[in-house]
Amino acid sequence: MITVSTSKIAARAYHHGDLRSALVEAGLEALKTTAIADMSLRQLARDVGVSATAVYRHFPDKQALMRALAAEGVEQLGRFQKAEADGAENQAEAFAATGRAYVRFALAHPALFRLAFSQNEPVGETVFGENLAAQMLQDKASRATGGNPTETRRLMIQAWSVVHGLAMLMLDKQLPTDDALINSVIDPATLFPR
Amino acid sequence: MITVSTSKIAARAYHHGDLRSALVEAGLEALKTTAIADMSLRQLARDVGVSATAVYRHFPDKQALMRALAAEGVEQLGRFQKAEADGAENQAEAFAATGRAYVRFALAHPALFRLAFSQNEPVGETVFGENLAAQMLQDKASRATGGNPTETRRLMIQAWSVVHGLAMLMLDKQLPTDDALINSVIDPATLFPR
DNA sequence: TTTTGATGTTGACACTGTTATCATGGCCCG
DNA sequence: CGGGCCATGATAACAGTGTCAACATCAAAA
Repeated sequence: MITVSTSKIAARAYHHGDLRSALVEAGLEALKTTAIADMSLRQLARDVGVSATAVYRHFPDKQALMRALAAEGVEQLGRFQKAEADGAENQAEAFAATGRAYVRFALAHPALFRLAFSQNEPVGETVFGENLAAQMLQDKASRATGGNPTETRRLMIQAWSVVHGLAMLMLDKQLPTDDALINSVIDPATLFPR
Repeated sequence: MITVSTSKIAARAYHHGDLRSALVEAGLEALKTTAIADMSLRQLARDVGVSATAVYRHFPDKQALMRALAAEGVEQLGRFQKAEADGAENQAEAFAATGRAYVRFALAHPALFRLAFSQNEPVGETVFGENLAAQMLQDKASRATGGNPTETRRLMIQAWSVVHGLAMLMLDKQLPTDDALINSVIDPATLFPR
């Protein structure tokens, strides 16, 4: 009989080793095919091969588990945005890339994206991540408004709103999920003329 | 004993008269204080004073009832937008008023607003209702782009996205529900300069 | 008056989240 | 090395949900 070596990181014993991570992983997997409202704690436990109530040793309730998944979604979104922005030529193009990445991520991971914003936890920092977009916008706003910080804030919120609204309307089938449409709507030249 | 006269419109007999309307009414009332995920078919039936399964004589399933409520929400949103736009001076101000009404309605009726867009039924016609905003935008777009219909479409989608995104981000507590913020973001002078 | 069809009720089923209670077994301490 | 502690698991149960099948009622058509 093989006794799995317990290096404290990733092991599979009777006590399952690391159930918490397993649940999060299974949750992310489930979110690929399951709507946020149809997510079942018991089903997740079954997927992992564990009793339903075992979940409560790692999360006080279902909402806490969902919050953990949401946090994971926020991180993934941020990473994807950064990666997309890195392959851009100038700063303006990098900003647009960040916005397009936002929408594309939403379309690629609908339930996860929705969940990320359903937990009432501010995620703005991740969205504007690493003051990448922030600096870019501040640049544009400064040139346009003479460095007015209030105007800068307004421009950032407008940009976030456009991108978030577009993503949501596409997810809710109010707009066709057309890649060309994304590119045309998220275009710094037309979005922030001047 | 009083026998309620059955004028075929609005009556209260043993068979309740008009259960369907009563359910919709109760549903709208419930949505004022209940999150969309916590809406219970059985509870609604209880509120109306009827058995749970009686609902199935008027709606094939819960989703159908929710869709009816969503339709009601879309109508209310449209009426509110129209009313707000009617009290505007010029056409540009009317368009901005429509957008502000959109966000304010969302903040005033969070669950109903969310529900309206959760049923995957296109509501764009209502949003742009009576080609009021459409004509206004077409006007602005025509002057800016030389009457290019593609550009007109893009501008409309951008406007809808800003407004929808702002509403959603506020509902999800990603942005403060600040009335001044609404007014500053939804400002034709800054949103569509030129 | 009889019959019929729309509308409502009862009972049941499978499923959910959650709690109280009990079982297991790896690690720390004497 | 042995024993106990306690983090982590399992079982049983409860209230609540959406939904279906079968039965009841009542107004209007035949």
